[in-house]
Amino acid sequence: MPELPEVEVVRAGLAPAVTGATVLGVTVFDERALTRHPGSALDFEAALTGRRIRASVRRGKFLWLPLEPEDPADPAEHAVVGHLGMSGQLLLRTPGAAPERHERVRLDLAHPVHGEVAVVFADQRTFGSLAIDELVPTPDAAPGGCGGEEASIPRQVAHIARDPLDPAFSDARFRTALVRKDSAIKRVLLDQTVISGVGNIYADESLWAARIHPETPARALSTRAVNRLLGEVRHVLDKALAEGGTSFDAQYVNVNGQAGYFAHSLNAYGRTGEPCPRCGRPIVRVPFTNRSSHFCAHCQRRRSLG
DNA sequence: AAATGACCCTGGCCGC
DNA sequence: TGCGGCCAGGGTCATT
Repeated sequence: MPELPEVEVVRAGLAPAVTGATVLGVTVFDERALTRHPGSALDFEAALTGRRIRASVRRGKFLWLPLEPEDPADPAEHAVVGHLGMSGQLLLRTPGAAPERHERVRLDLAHPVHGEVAVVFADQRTFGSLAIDELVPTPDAAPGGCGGEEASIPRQVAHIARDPLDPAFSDARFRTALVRKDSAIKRVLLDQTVISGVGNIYADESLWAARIHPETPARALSTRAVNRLLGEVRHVLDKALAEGGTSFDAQYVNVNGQAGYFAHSLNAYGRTGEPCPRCGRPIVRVPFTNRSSHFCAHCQRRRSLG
């Protein structure tokens, strides 16, 4: 569910509450939320309790909270890594607040200025997860993601490409990668090792805006078309972020439980049978990798190689 | 070696 | 009202 704009709303919402805060206690209600954590739930609780959080950082759809070193002599640094999967939420609640529906993990924090707060990880479908992972240097020495200055990234996120809103994202490298891909452009947009942060909603929206058929072979796109697509990807992500993200139901909400408004601005995604805002012909829905693509078959002409 | 598909899980909605 | 089938914002892993 949550794609870059939704995760960024959550990251930015967490930042003032968790930066500089100390973990007073950790409660794991469901170990399935820790599938990406290398140790046990007990280990997770023990490793986190008493630690101080330095920041709230995001790359693509992953976010992490770097921790102050426990032992200044130990060079290894760690972070709490979070991924919301399809239905994960990170909520800020008052201490002792009643359990949320589908609450999986709770962190009780003490902030030097704002006092105590509970960070609740709730997740209906349990595809999301929290973990403690080691931070490793970024190969390009640029900051690991949005919200942090450090040139480091959790080991389990290192294979994720930079996202298109990251100043260190390379348009040229993206174009080079496309030429070498023997896949449809939509598949490549969803490949987080090529470009991160784009999911099914914003892939469909970007392709609609750029008038590109989702099944166009990636290497059939001209440099000009790729540039146009990247521009539309950035535009739709920026616009969605400004509107607080896309909420279809109660699943995606910000840290205060509020929905975003971008669902009203969708042109293609989820609008099967409704008129294309550009030409009036119906938006079609086509099965795609256990999901769906939504597009205008008139505005987004299928092209082939050559 | 890269590119697909199955799978993890819960719940809402639709048609019968 | 009940129940089966289908669908949903994602990532990983096995298989070709």
